[in-house]
Amino acid sequence: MPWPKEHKAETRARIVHAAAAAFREHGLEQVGVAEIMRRAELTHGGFYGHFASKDDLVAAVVAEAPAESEASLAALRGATSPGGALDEATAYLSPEHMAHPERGCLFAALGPELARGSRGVRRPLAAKIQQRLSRLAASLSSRLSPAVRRRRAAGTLACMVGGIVLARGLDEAEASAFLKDVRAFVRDALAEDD
Amino acid sequence: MPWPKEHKAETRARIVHAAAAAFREHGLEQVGVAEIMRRAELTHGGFYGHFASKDDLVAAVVAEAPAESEASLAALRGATSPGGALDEATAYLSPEHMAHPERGCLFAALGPELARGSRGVRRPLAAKIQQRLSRLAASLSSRLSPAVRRRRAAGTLACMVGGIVLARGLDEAEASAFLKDVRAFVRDALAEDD
DNA sequence: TGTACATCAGTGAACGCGCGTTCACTGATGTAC
DNA sequence: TGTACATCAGTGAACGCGCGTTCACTGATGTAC
Repeated sequence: MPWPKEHKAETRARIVHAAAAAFREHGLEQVGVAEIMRRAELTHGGFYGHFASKDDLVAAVVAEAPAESEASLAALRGATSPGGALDEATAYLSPEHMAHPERGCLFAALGPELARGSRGVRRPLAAKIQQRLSRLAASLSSRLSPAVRRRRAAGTLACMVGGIVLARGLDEAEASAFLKDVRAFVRDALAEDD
Repeated sequence: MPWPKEHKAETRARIVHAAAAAFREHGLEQVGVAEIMRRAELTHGGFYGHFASKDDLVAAVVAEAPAESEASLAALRGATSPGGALDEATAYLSPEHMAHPERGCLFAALGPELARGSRGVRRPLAAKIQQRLSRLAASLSSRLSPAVRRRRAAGTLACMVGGIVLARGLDEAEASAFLKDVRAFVRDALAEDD
């Protein structure tokens, strides 16, 4: 092998990382292959040595970006270990997350676009959403029944994603009041009978 | 005036209607001016007699489509007068709405794309979201304080939008179980202390 | 240890296509006489 | 009442541009001798 073992995998990871940020900031269609490669400090021709198509890259972003954004949201929470569902929702529904789609949640930044995508994109998308639901459910009190935990995880994740999507559509002042209301709503919903 | 008074306004409305459906089904960037005009049974050249640009049309869609989709969701509820917030959320979080973005909620279908749009798009977007929040708050029990109503409207709308966005990213079987959970979550959250 | 070689990651020019937009034109209509 | 005209909504060919993708090539590297 004429190149260091890990070289190609590292370059690929750099492309996925650059694409994940650019897509979340500007949308899938607004960011071209050339722009992504420029951000990864490469030239556009090399792209097809790593991916079969732009769609193939989008599928890779869906499979790999959520881990990054969860780490970024955990940092915002100031935590290294997974926190409770309420802590997660509170950090997620923050003005910081609203203002920074490029390092935030993929579903809130690109959900509808990804849902309209090819099977290759939808398959990892469904898997990542289910994974997120399972983890949220697991972070709820073990005194609750599995059915209640599943229900609360579903409702909480819906509030999180919808809260950020809507906040990004509002003016800044309106948005922070709105986010505060959604945080309080989730707090109340998770507190009852607990 | 060589043409009937209402003629041009009617044609314009036909274009906005066709665009609203096509955009919600396939996304803003996936639908061209030519395709929209074809759906409105016109040729693409005539477009610029009605709109200054494609962006201008998107702004018109944001200003005018929500009224249509609210009517369509009210029909799903089987109601002519505005129902309670819980009835609205229940109809919104239905498999039918999930399966039909083209006649459903604009925010759930295009929220992130619109939020990334020009000022001309964002201005009506923020106004329509606030309008939706006000109406939801108004449909809650008058025994609740205005602050609580605002909070519950915010949380409920977040659940609605996030619920549909996420459901559209799941497989069909997973999605209907997920929507059922979100409906139950909203029911519980709106029921307490009421 | 030093050198020639094979490998393959990355380069950059070029392609074909579809898009948003423009514009000279057509023809259906209400109005003036 | 009938006809010539002015208006303007809609037509369709054409434009320039940026995109995803291809491909012949370059050159940095590990290996064989």
